[in-house]
Amino acid sequence: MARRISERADLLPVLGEIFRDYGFEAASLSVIGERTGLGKGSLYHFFPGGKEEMAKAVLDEIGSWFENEVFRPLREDGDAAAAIEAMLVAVDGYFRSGRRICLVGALALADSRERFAAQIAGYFAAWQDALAGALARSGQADPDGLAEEILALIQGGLVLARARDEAVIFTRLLARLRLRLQPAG
Amino acid sequence: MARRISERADLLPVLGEIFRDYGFEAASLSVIGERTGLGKGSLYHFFPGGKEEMAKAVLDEIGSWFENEVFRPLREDGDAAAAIEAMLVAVDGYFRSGRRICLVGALALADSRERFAAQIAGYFAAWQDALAGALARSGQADPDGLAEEILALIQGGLVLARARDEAVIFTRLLARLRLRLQPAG
DNA sequence: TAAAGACTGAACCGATCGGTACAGAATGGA
DNA sequence: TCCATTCTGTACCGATCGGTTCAGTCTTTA
Repeated sequence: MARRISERADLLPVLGEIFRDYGFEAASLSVIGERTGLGKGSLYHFFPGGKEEMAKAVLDEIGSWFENEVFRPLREDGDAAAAIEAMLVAVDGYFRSGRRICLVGALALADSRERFAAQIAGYFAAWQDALAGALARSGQADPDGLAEEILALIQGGLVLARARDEAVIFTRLLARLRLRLQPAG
Repeated sequence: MARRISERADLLPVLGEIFRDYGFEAASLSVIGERTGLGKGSLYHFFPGGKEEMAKAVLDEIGSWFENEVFRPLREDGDAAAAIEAMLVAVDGYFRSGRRICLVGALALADSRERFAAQIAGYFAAWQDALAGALARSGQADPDGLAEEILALIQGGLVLARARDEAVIFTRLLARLRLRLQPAG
């Protein structure tokens, strides 16, 4: 054996930002090489499946992060309202208060969506299920509908913030959401 | 002179669907040629600026459609609540009840966003302004915040519907929105 | 009907695409 | 120390990219 035990894992955050910046199609191997500092040889050593394997690995990592930091806490017993507030904090942090887009949502709108359809659908389904459970425990009426609405607000907020180049739009939407959740939470 | 007076205008809807399906980068001139039935020579005759001019023309057409069918009715005096309801009907129709994505929103998330930044930002700003005015006239509190929220719901609903391949998500979100607007409208 | 201008198809351009091949450098275990 | 293995840089592949060029066809107007 030689060299690193897990340099591949270290690449995933960089790859994620590249796909966020360029999208899947426009993220060329040359720009990936530049920003990772790796030649094609190294990239294909770590990801024999090429760009598609890179994107899938990134989506897996994102899914794991949300599972650990967002979904599972929502599912745990305990103060449901506090768990939902923790979710909002985590989401605000992850999306850099509106300055960072959701790669999963962006891929869902792109033509490459079919390649990653299962991962994309699974991400949102898991999120909505976990959130609906917490909303139900916190006494909200129509938890499924409300969870769907909250996810749409978050995704739409990221679109609007990026479209108008005003990150504060995302923060404002989260603030309004907190107010709506307050009375019943 | 010869030939058509406005074949170029007839191309715009087709080009719009192509950009929806593929995104800007992945919409190659060859696929544009296939689906329009035109060779590169014809395409560059109508759009000397190439793909970028095509996309800008499509965005202009979308902007005009929304201006006439959505924004202006919202601004007109009269029954504000009815105008808002008319907007929801128009939006549901335009986006095919969730089966069609918003090209403006999709471009906002893509790497080509800077090329169309002005048109993208202008589209959402005009929409939000017109909607906030109608909401104010209908007696809603915080019309600006609510308008922002409604736009986010629409955009996020399109993302979710596409991501989970369930158009009904979009319809459900619009239905919930109608309920929320009812009491004060 | 003839000239003018709108329109078209095909060949072509250099650049870049994703991906492959492989020799050799770097590294750790024996 | 030496070998097995991991890792890397470079050169290269065919295909396709967006864009250009232009001879020639079509249609309208005069």
